[in-house]
Amino acid sequence: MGRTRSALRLVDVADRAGVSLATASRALSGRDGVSEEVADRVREIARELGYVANLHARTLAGGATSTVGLIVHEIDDPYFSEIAGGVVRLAGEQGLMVQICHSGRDPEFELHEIRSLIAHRVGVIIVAGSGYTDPKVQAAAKAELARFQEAGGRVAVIGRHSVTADAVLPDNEEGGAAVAEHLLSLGHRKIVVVAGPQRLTTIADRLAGVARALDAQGMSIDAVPVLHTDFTRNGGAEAAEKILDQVAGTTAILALNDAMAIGVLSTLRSRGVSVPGQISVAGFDDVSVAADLAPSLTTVRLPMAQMGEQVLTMALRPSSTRPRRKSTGHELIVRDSTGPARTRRG
Amino acid sequence: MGRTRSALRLVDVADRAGVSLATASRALSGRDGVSEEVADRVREIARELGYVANLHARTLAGGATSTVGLIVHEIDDPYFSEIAGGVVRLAGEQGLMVQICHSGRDPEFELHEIRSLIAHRVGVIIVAGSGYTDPKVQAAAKAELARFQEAGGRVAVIGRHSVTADAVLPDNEEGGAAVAEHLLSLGHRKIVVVAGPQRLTTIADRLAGVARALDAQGMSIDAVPVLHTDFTRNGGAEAAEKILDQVAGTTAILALNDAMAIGVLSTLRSRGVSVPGQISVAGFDDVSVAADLAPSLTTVRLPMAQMGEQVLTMALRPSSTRPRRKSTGHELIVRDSTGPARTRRG
DNA sequence: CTGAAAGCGCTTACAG
DNA sequence: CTGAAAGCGCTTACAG
Repeated sequence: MGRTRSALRLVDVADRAGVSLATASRALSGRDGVSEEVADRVREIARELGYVANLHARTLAGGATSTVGLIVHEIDDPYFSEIAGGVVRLAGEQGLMVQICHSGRDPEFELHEIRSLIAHRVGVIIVAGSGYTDPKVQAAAKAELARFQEAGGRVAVIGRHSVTADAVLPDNEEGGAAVAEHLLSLGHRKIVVVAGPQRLTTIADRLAGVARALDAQGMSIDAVPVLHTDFTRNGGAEAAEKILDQVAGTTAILALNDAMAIGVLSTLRSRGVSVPGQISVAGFDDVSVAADLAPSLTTVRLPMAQMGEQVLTMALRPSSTRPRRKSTGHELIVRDSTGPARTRRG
Repeated sequence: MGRTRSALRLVDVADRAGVSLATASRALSGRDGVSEEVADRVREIARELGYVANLHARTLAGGATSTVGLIVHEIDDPYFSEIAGGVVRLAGEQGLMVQICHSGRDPEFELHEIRSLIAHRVGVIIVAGSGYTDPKVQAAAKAELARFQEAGGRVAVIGRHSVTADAVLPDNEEGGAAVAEHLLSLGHRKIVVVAGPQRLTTIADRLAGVARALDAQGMSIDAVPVLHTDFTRNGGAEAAEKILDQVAGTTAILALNDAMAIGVLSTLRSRGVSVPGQISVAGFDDVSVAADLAPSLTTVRLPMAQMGEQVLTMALRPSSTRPRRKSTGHELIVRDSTGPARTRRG
């Protein structure tokens, strides 16, 4: 992109007001050490002229940064767009800008985006996407973020990441246990779990919760088929095809996010399987459309928009000696997509 | 936010490599005028040290800006998150960052966000939200954007806006006509239109298309109830309540976006009205979940992600004497939510 | 091919 | 309370 030709500068405003650069600067940044009268005149003139400060110059000169970097796996995934909504809304209220980048669930690319945000000298970096179970995968990113923090940058993450930073922790394990218990309590024993990539901590934690609930029933997760596909609508749709073709007797499908559950429902519908009559389906997240599906989706609610606000709020507070952690809580939302397990015969 | 303490600077790299600042700068920006050998050494050292250039300094010194501003009404609305997905993805490939802000469908706030983007010296501003039918409402924003363009900034918009700029034009009128014709061809004559705020050009254009289709049937839009509520799921749900309570004999509801259609479907379901048995429902946009609703939603497809890529592509090309305009095309997607009008008796 | 120097537009000690 | 000056970290003519 080309460069923008010189717009109005602060000197122009200062000249017009008949004051020095320094005074004009103080007046506009609301710093004291200027008489109210002069400050008002400068501000008035700045407004008249339509002056807007060059934030690059301001930041370079030592002013505070006013932009926050937000890394999501994919902004067009409702889980992330709802989180981003919370972040952007709060940022707007605080006069901050937010730079969004995709990691595309690729650690390499995520590292690249982190570097890019650092180059842009954002004051805050928020990592909203899931962490990875293998610390090695994120070692470089972790080092980069740690260095950023040492230099005074603030980092806050959503989920379990290897980097030491303030964190909003979705109730993944508890939620996984809750929804699994729900299915078990309905009498389901032939449950298939439709999961995203094994390397994500989000998946690992939700699965751990499911395992715990099964344990409590004297069942083992090892006896339950877990299909790992894309953590998306299409991943869910594919998994459901596989289940219908290969896993006889399934009475319930537990998808580890709503996107996958939507794909599952779609496949079941097109294959003529009634939900929950023949197979119950549950999801995770409670994206806003979950309530409007037919049948409406039983799921675990995570307060995404609020999580976005919380993670930014944390990042905006000065860093503490020990990183802050905040659990989101969760709520099992029982809707129409789950029902009693059908009995084998009769 | 506080400031970030000094990270590695270009001089550090230059010193380490035993070259001048100028040479180091040339080497890293890939400009020629440096021997390959020296350039390689500098790059190698920069990599080793983990150097990342300060983009504020770079931009201030006259380098090109590498960030694009994107204004959406609301990022957690699937229409916008899909557009944003296209923009962010392409930007990532091009090594650009994107700053997202909400306008919240408030022209005042939109103006504020535009000013903010300009202060950040973005090279490009993309306005993805609908324009306003009353030019006065956006006069200030228009002036601000025009000034930005005169100063060398690039502007591209989605939809009909009063500012003179490159534009991606959604096929709103044609799409409105197509979906209305579809309902008419199914025999519907008692159609109610569920629309968003009248002041948006998106609404005006879609309505104009509907009016044209009605005209062709010798019907007038004036004889068709048009309910203006929020352009959201809840707006649609409320409108549907009103229709069921107050507009007897309705056989089809045409919602002017999918979010509203989802709200309409939800209300009809909870009120026990069968779709399309008793009432047909159609939407507009084809957000990704539209195909997965039950009944799946008849709608007009707009290629949102592609629109995002196109609008950024336009913005990245040098400005032309006459603004470029590109129609999106549209496609009527007939699914299960629309069917023949029920006959009055028997 | 390489370097010394000016300049981008601000902010902030330092004097007064 | 106000101003002159240095400096933030780069890029880019201008010399050599």
